[in-house]
Amino acid sequence: MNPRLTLDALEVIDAIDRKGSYAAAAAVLNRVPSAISYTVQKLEQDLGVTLFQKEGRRAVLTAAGQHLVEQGRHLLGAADDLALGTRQIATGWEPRLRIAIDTIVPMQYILPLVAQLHAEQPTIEVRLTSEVLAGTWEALIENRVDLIVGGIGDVPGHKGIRCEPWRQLEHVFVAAAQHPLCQQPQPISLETVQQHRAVIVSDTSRNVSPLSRGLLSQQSALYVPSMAAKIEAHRQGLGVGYVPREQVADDLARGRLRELRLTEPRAAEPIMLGWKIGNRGQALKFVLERLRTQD
Amino acid sequence: MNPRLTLDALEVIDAIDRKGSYAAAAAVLNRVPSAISYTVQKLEQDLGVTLFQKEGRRAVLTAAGQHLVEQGRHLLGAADDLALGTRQIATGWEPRLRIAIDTIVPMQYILPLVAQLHAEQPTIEVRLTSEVLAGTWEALIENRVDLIVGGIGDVPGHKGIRCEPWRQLEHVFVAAAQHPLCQQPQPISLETVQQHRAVIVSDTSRNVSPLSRGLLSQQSALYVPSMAAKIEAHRQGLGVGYVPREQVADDLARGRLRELRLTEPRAAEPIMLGWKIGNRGQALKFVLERLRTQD
DNA sequence: CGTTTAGTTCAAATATTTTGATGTATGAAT
DNA sequence: ATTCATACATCAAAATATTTGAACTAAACG
Repeated sequence: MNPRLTLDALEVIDAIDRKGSYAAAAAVLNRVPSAISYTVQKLEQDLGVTLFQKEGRRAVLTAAGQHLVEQGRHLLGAADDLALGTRQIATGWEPRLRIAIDTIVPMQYILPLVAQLHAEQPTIEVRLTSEVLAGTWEALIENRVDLIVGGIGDVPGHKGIRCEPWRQLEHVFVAAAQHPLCQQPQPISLETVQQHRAVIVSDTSRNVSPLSRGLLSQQSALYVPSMAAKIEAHRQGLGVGYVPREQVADDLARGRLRELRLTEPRAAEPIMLGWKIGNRGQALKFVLERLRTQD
Repeated sequence: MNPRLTLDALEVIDAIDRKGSYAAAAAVLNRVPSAISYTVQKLEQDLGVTLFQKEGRRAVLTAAGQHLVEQGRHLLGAADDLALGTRQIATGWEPRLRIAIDTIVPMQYILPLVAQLHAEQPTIEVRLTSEVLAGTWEALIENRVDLIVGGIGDVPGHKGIRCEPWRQLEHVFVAAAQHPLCQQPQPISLETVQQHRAVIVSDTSRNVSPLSRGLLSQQSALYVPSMAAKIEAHRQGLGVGYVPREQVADDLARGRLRELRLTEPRAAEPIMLGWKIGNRGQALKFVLERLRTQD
């Protein structure tokens, strides 16, 4: 076999770079360190290029090595996509479905559908991730997911995305039972609300313009990373704000949180399903059909 | 090692598709047919996809297999480019220099420079190809070559190409000694020339608009594939036309071809060197410097 | 019907990769 | 300064992967 680049060697170099050492790369690749050393030396010999230099007892990438690992990641990604696309053509069923779910959507809407999908096609890999606000759209635009559930707000200006309204999600405005806002006569004016700290879930988007919900002009805010964290912050009286009714039903029933009526309550708005138009996968179709028809 | 796509397997599938059979692929890859069979079966197992089906005694690609081979070619090309780019970064000397030479330029202008380049960097692979007229520019635009020598006519509208005049190449108008045009008093008018067949070298471009030289309006023509073929056609009295003086010096000296003076001779024009601006290769620089300064 | 060709199977041979033991060198802790 | 831990290199042995060559079945051709 003529000496050349191999994808396996690229994967080894990639692991060394990510993990910082041959030993750590060996661990994640389930090999012994001398297998890593052998693979690097063989690739250096085949290419006729030095990829690593010793600095003390550690190996550090040369400029050529850095180029190889950076561009090699694209090659590895393309190879994975090629394998994936080939399997998709062969079966009609894509071997992987990645779903981003906005944190306002309870997982129990999704998990039963995943179970049904696995009953139908046991080998499909399903990957669920949580995103917040614009983070869902961004994940779709950047091809990190195949489907988003719970997209909110206007679709970013991007062709090739299909979206449709899925559900109206009801929110309630809450505060802890011992929060001073609970002593106010209801309905409570926005001026009064504005004097108390809001609890806001940080948007997970990195490139799409961040969205936010629930923050009034000039109002102080506490930012938290997730809906679970937000609810907990409310329980502890750290602030006020809107949360999905379903997710605090138990807290409301027990009196831990109080639902407050405002003079200008926020209107319910639909949350969306979104996916790429070009995606013809059977698994996507399967899940979409069931999302549309479920109670 | 986890099962996955390998570049070697893609190369095998590619060879089967190009050559039409396992046996033929085996021949070009210097392997025995059962090694090909083994590689295909292993890839099918690793991907979990059928790539070939039997039709009679031949194997034919499935739809998934066709997708794999077509997209796989891109991957193989990208892997070669990655290896090349890595070597270039490591040495500054690109490992390969591809030069397209218009057929009006004698090879002896180029070959001594190649010898000097190989003296300086023995491992560099030099690839010389002949193109005609717009074919040289097209080869450069399409990244099939790194340097063109003998580009003629206006540079096609393309950014990123650097060109500079190299030489004035003198042409002479010739006919075979026994051609009837040689009986005419000189200088010969264009009307008289027009009554005789021209010999034209076909342009090698496929996408750039074809150029042509030497054909008068309403004049009949014989098209030939190369300058050598054109000169031979002239020797055999099949037509008249311009040829580079250097390439027919011997024919003129021996009286086999006659130089004819016209009332409106074609002006000498510069022939060009051309290359991509972004090309920073040391080998390209080496050759360009010597082309500029040679006699 | 005989011959040629394509691909498959399989045991043996060859090549490649991995492991495990041992080594050198470097950095951290005492 | 010494000891210990860690990183990578070396190398023989073992394991795995790939290739070869012989023999086979099946299909196409003359």
